[in-house]
Amino acid sequence: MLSFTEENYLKAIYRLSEGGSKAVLTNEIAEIMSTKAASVTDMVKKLSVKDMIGYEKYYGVTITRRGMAEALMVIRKHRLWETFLVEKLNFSWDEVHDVAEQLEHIQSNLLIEKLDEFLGFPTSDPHGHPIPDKNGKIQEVRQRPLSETPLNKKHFVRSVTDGTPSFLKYLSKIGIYIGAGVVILEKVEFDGSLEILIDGKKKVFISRDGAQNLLVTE
Amino acid sequence: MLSFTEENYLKAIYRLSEGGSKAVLTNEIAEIMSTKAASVTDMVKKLSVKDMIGYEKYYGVTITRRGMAEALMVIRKHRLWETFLVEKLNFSWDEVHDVAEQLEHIQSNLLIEKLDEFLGFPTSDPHGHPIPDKNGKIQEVRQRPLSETPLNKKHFVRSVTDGTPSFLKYLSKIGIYIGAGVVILEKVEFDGSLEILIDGKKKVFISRDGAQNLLVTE
DNA sequence: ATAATTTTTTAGACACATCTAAATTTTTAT
DNA sequence: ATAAAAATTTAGATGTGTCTAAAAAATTAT
Repeated sequence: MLSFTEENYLKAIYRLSEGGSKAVLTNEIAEIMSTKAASVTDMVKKLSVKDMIGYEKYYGVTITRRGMAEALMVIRKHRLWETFLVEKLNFSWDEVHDVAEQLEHIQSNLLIEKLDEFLGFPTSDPHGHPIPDKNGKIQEVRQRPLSETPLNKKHFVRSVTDGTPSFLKYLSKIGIYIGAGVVILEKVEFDGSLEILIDGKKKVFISRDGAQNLLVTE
Repeated sequence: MLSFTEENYLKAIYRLSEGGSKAVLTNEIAEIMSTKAASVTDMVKKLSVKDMIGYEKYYGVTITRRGMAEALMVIRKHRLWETFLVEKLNFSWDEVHDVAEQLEHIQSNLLIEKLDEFLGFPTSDPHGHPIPDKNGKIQEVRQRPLSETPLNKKHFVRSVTDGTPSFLKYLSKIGIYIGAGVVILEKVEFDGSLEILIDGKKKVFISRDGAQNLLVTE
């Protein structure tokens, strides 16, 4: 069984492994774990012994099948708890992260299966991120940045790439939420910002950076 | 802020302090924490520095006002989570303890207040234990002699009317302690003695006099 | 290709929570 | 009152996760 800390490292390594097929570097892990490279080295040795990752000195880290399964379970728990917090306890979606970060480490299969059932077996969390099922399977949806969609074509906000509270607050302030229907009305040449229509009602401007971090589906 | 382990010690010390006004002994703590006396000594020194308990070498431990407030918050969280698990997730009463034992350490005031509201501000948990409110106030439950409780209804040992060493020794010998869960299984016509079940495990007989001096709550 | 820079690892330390074994203090029994 | 027993504390060790400083390896720039 993995410790609280080991689970967090594994989750970070999983995230860094996504997309890129290259090995994950010590410094990258240190960065997103807010710790020092020396500490990362110590930890990856441990995770390597436990067969959660492959580790080669001075080269980097690759996640194993077992490690990936573990990471997916932690992510499943995190996203189910976020869903619970927002849908049942009326948290706003920028308040949930820190709490879910703790709840994801509660050890009980029974708990998580019953929670899943209580929530009606959701497939995505309040941020639009997919929730792995109990076998670790993720239902993939084709998401792309709002900035890459054509004008006047309606899309639905599914998730964000940058989940920082400040970005979430910004979205909330301009009236964007997961599930919102958005249409690009006009691209501003000058700074790349977009004028968009939310739910056919509200016209707002979103910066180029904002539109790049907002993932939508058709 | 207290660590996971410190909170557990404090909770144990609070439980042992209830009823008796005497200091809590190192060995008593070691017993219910399933650890060694030496470890307890180390921990009580730490809790003493943090002003959670008073500690005097070779004498014992008394809980401070601050310590009591902390312990009550942990108990509040534990009982709210147990209520959630049973009422919302359909756990059975004997499945909840280990999970609640973990959930009680989640740090978030917002979470616990919202959970409280979600559950409709319950005043007692599924086992009938009172839930402290957000100020740590417990709605007092009536204590009565075990002899006056109905058959097959679980009660908890709170205190004794006759505190003589011989009575306490007798209780200790048959396996009764403050906090124990007791159920009357049968009343013996002949001499008024009772067959009781302690903590769902141990069946013993207690005399009529004994049952009259043992105060319990629901 | 060699020097400078960056990244990564090792070495040694610390705080936490635990343990065993030995020493000390308190309690109990004769 | 003194010896034996029990309870408690201290001393010293272990495992986890962290850190800083220094050494080693890899990358880059000249």
